[in-house]
Amino acid sequence: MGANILVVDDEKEIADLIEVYLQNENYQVYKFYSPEEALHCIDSVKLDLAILDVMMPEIDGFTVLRKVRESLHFPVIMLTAKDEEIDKITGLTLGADDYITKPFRPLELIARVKAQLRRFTKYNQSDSEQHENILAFSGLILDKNTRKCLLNEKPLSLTPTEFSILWFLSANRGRVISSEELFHEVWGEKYFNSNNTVMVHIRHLREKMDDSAEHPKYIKTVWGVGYMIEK
Amino acid sequence: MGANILVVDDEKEIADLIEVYLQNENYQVYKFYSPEEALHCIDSVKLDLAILDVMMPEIDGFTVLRKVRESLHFPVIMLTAKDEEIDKITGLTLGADDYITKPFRPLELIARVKAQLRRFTKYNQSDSEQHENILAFSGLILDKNTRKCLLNEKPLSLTPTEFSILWFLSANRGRVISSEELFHEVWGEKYFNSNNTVMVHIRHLREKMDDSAEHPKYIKTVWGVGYMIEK
DNA sequence: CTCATTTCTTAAGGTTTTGTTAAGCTTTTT
DNA sequence: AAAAAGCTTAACAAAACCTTAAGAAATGAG
Repeated sequence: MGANILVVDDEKEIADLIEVYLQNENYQVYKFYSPEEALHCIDSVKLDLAILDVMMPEIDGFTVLRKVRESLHFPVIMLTAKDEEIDKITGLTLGADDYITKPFRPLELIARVKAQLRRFTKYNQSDSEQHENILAFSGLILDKNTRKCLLNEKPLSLTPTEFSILWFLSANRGRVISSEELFHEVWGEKYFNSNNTVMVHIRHLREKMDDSAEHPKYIKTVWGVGYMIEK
Repeated sequence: MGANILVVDDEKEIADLIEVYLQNENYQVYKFYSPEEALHCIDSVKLDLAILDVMMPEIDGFTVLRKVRESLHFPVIMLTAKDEEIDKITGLTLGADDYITKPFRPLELIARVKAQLRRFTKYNQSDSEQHENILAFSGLILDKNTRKCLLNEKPLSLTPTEFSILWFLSANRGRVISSEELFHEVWGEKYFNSNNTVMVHIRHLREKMDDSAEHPKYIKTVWGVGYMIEK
């Protein structure tokens, strides 16, 4: 089952955001808005990884890190503001296994989390975990490990962005995904309405998949809402 | 109760000689005069040890060794002619647990066999652990203990960094590894995007492995994601 | 310790691949 | 019919990657 992950950040929106993304990956999240609360949790739950914000009032993430290091040993990822001075960052993140500067792309954080867990457990991905990286339906096979795509036994050569889009639509098929959500997922940035980038990528995908907007076999347009792959 | 031992040598007299001595010690001997036949045996019998001649027509003992290392983990003793060049020997015997030069005294071979079996059964755990330090696939053999590398029976002289990179890619083959993850793994530091050092090492590796970016036999570039060795 | 050798990193220039923009077009909705 | 949303296309911009070489750093021998 999913690993236990501690998340501590006084910026509630960020902590919540991280929680959502981690839960989406089936991790068990222990979220706290203050280090004090977090310190209790460390003792009572068997954690597998921690994500800590560096700067927090009173006790900072660094204190939590130290506490963690005094007793238990599991990977720690630190979050730092982008405008911190470089040497300060290197100091603060000393002893952490990795760090990410805010603002960050949620998917990047997830990738780092997985990398750390992989490194820590040292063993290869379990079968169930490996299978989470493979989607197959309606003649389409997507492999997140190799980032390969097969359509009716024939390989489709997708660009990184195309793969990300198709993966997300596939993983959420049966649900309409707005361009905005898609953009947010793949690019991790704010969506600008003047931007028809998503549309162009969808177009390219359809072309490669021998799909069409008029009679979609895979990616269906839902007017005024977004795109969907039927379940 | 005797262990199952595979013997492969195209010099029949020698194979027969070995067989006699081993049977005299109550070992169950599976003797073959050609590697082809032997390859079948490997799959169908649970072997405890193998004695392989290095030089054999068509498929050589090395191919058998590779096959063995790809799947099962048990001690392998290689036989080499005395007049082989020294560096060739060290290269050829890489990945083997022991080697003996011909001509040899039968009792010495028996002694070695016993030593290997003792080591393997007595320190089963540590031994299988030791074999976790050997990777073999597609003509490539990597030994983390000696940090030596063999490509199609020929030794590759890799620098420490190169070996680390190749090892990590090999240990995770079938999965795309980003430059970032690679850097983190090998250097253990934060990755800076302005840094193309990973790329240069990949380039050197490819050159030594007679591999190319355009038509990769081993290290494949996955655009926008990273590098991968196919499984 | 010094010198020679090996190994690593950096930087620059070039190539290929991928992403974005914008404009004109079509379909759907009001 | 007009407006809004979506489609298509192609040119341009940007990102990612490759190659090479030279200097820096580390290593090892004497």
